[in-house]
Amino acid sequence: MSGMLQRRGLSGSGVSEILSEARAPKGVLYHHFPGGKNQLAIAAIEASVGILLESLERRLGRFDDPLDALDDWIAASARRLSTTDFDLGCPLAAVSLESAPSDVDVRQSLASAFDTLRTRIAAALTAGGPTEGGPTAGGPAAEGPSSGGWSAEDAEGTAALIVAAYEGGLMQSRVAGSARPMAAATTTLSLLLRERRMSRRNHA
Amino acid sequence: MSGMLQRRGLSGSGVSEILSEARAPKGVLYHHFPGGKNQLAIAAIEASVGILLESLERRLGRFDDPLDALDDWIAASARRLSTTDFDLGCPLAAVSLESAPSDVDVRQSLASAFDTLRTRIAAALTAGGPTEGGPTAGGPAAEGPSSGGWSAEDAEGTAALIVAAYEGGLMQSRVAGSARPMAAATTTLSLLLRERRMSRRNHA
DNA sequence: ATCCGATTAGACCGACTGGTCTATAGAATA
DNA sequence: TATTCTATAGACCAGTCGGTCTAATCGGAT
Repeated sequence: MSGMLQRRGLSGSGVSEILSEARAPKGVLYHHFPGGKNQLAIAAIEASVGILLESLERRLGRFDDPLDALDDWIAASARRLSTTDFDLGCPLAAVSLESAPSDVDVRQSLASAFDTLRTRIAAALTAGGPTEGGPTAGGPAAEGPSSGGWSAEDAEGTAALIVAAYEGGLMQSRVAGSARPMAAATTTLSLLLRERRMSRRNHA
Repeated sequence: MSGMLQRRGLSGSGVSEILSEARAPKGVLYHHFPGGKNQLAIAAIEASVGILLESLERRLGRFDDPLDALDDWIAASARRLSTTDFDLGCPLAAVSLESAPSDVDVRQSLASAFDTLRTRIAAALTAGGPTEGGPTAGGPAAEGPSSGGWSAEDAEGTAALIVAAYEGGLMQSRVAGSARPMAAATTTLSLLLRERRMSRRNHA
């Protein structure tokens, strides 16, 4: 039932439209989601972040290098955008930008969705790597790599950057009707991250 | 008249709302913009990209290093977001994500808006630098720095990444109600770009 | 078979949407 | 000052919005 909610934004696709697409009458919705549209949006957000996380997790298991996993993860979204005539972007992004500061619970849900994503990515960066590093001991004080090549604070920033590049790239490609902007942004990011890791390895 | 249009999205803020905020009656709008809401949106997009470009241009003139200019440019947007209680994001982003593929002219306008931004940034990257390089002669064939430390193709990717990080970071901070995600993403990006430039300079 | 609570179905509602229309105010020309 | 053409003003419209309400239907317990 909540599958097609992840397609586009909140105010963009009206309740009636969503319902008709789901072949469900109004009554059902307001029985299961007494909170109305906002509660529905929150459910959709949580479902979306669940799917996003699961697909990321799968790739983290499949690849040795978390950067490879992230590349593949992002590439999959880009592919999905292309194959749907540049219609299906990120459901989180769509709802995010049409949310008002007064929609406290929706924003709360979005904030924790992004936080979950960033946290998972950061964990993957600090923990993993193409060749396993030493034990993780020190706090986020030093700048040196703790295990996977990223200190805790570096990983936080990098994770935020990855999510931002993902969302921002998707957005540019969506309106451009071309995969190019997103590909340019994300491959450049991937390259930068790999270059840095290599240079850190050589120096430290 | 178009000043307040740049605030938020298209469907998010209705025509009547916009008009009442502008203290203008319906007639005025449909006299000046016979195309209705979409034409208004396009005008707002063009005005927005104009403002964005101008503020970037100002900073490119003020700073020697384009990376410094970009940092300051992005920081200004982050400040604007914070000082408006996380209400004012990027007008381009808001309209972008609620645009359907069928809104051809709106998307066209958005696409060229982002393209203009990316092109200007790429130009700044290839042309400028903290210490002026040699003359710009070679095509985008070689990978080596042409003048500012970026080849043409590198600059394209980097520009797309910068715009993506800007938009994606702004989005995350907006819903989080905190400047932190955007700051983390953009400072990490800035660091990465500076590191790479340095290492390129040392190697080449 | 009968009942009963939970779920489904969709008609219905007021509010508001984007957009059109006529009437008026204002500036420019004569 | 009279005239004309443009820009302003806002009433008005059909359509749609998100949301509520009652009638029908379903499955399980008796």
